[in-house]
Amino acid sequence: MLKFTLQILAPPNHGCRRFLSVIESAALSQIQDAPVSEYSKKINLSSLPKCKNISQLRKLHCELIVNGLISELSTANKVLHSYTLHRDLESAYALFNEITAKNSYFWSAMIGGLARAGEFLSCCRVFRDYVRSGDRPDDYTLPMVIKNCRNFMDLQMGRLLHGFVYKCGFCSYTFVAATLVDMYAKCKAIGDAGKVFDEMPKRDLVSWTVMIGAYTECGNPERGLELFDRMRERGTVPDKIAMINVVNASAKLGSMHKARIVDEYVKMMGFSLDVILGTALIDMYAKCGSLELAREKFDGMKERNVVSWSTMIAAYGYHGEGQEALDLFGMMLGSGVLPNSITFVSLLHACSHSGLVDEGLEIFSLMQDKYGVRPDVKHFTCVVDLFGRSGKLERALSLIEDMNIEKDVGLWAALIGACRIHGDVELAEKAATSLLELQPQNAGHYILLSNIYAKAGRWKEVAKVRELMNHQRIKKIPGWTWIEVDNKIHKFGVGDHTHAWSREIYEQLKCLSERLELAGYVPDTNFVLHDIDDELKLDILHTHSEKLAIVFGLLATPEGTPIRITKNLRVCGDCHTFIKFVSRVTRRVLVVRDANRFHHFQEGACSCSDYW
DNA sequence: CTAGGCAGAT
Repeated sequence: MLKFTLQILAPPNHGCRRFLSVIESAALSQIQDAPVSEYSKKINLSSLPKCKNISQLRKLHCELIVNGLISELSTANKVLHSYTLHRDLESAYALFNEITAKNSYFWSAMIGGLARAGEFLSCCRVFRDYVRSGDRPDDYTLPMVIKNCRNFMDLQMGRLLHGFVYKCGFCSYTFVAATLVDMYAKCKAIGDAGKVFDEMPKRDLVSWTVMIGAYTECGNPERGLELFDRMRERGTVPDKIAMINVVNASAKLGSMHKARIVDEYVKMMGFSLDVILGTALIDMYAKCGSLELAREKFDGMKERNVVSWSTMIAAYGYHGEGQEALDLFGMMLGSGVLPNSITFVSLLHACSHSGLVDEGLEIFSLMQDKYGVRPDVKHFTCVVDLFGRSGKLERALSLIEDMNIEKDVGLWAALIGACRIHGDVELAEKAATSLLELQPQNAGHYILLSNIYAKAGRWKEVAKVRELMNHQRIKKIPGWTWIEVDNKIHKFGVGDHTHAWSREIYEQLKCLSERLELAGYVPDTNFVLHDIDDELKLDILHTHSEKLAIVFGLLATPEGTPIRITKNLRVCGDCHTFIKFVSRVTRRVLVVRDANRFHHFQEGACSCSDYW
């Protein structure tokens, strides 16, 4: 028996040599002498995936080989599945190559295992071999390969698979289509995601859920929430995972009204607040502007993990409550939950957003010395930001020069941001060179550099940057601003005339601008790169989406209530100045959510250190 | 045996 087994294993599969010693010990064990039929009863294969350790699993595998049971495909399949669950891919491959008469279950187990293990290329290769073998992949295998593409955001491979799915007539299969929708969403191809979803003959809860998530992922949470309503109208009852997607959509939208409705709905449905749903709700309230409600959810949770703590810490951070964030970190340590890399990013960001330079540097060293978290580029970015804002530009630069991690866009952007604040043109040029090398198509970088030149009065260079942009046909992406008034979201674009109150808004804006100028506000025309005269420049400046939204807020909300607006692109310097003056002249409180950072304006002052 | 769930930088 032993000899026979060794012969089976003899073909050149590198994983097999490993088994030899184990096989020998298995062969020597008492079980080996028992008759096959009796032995097979002794092995409870359903417990296979639960095998505690890999050596136990290997031993079992060997016993199966020794007793000639491994050629049974369903048995081999279970062993293969277990190997992939234990991430022992070498053994999995060895077994996989051993079995020549593979069925679709067997192929699926290998493909699914590789996808789960994050082996993108291997997974694709095995799938290719599956197709080449002449067998037709079924509706069980396809979701796994498609998910593999999702995990690696490989849109090209994903489209290829979609074509295959189409040719095989699997598009109408709910599992296959749902995975395609999810894959397209993660690759930011919302058009394709929607097309697949629309063409589904039958939609179950998961299909609706992935489509809601798809809209959120691709920057249209409002549509995701609409879809949720449509789903319920059609009689599909959401579960907890669906609700988590809805909560996320609501967080991204930033509407407090929606946030409350969603929260009420979760309560009404009686979903228990587990760590994930609870954390999602904390995040939602924080991003909709209420630290208090976020904290209430946080305090009400029975169990908190590192994500829950990090979420709450980050929330204090982007609301400009750096000290609160640090205090909460202390509580987290006290509760015995260990911080991870993301916790420290949140903490460092909280410090730079609140101007806590020394505290931030302390966290940065504590992170490495006490918690063994290796700083990645994002941690460095926060520290560059910390140095940069406090005017320590040389230290920021030397930190960048000394780090031996690949530098990314965000890092250079932090440095150039600091240069802007402190007017360091030379260093800005250096940062911009790296920035434009990495992202030559991003209009924001050119505008940033141009602003710095303009601030220093270097008009020749301003023109050069403009020329460069024209030459490469780079256009500024228009920004949008949202404002919630009377439980409704109003959206404004640059020079927007589509709003019902447009006439009033522009009239009021004109009056207001005059009042602001009397109060000392000087419009900052520098950012306007178009080759146009000053009057037109001023015209464009006055129609910034932020300004339109703010004026609408002034007109439509009673005095005494804060005006809350949300911006999808960074608020520019001119608008920042504008908002400051508005808060002084009108004595209103303005809360601006700017790419998930909150700025409170009151009496002509901004709560945080984000602008000059 | 297959699909959907929480946090971070400019």
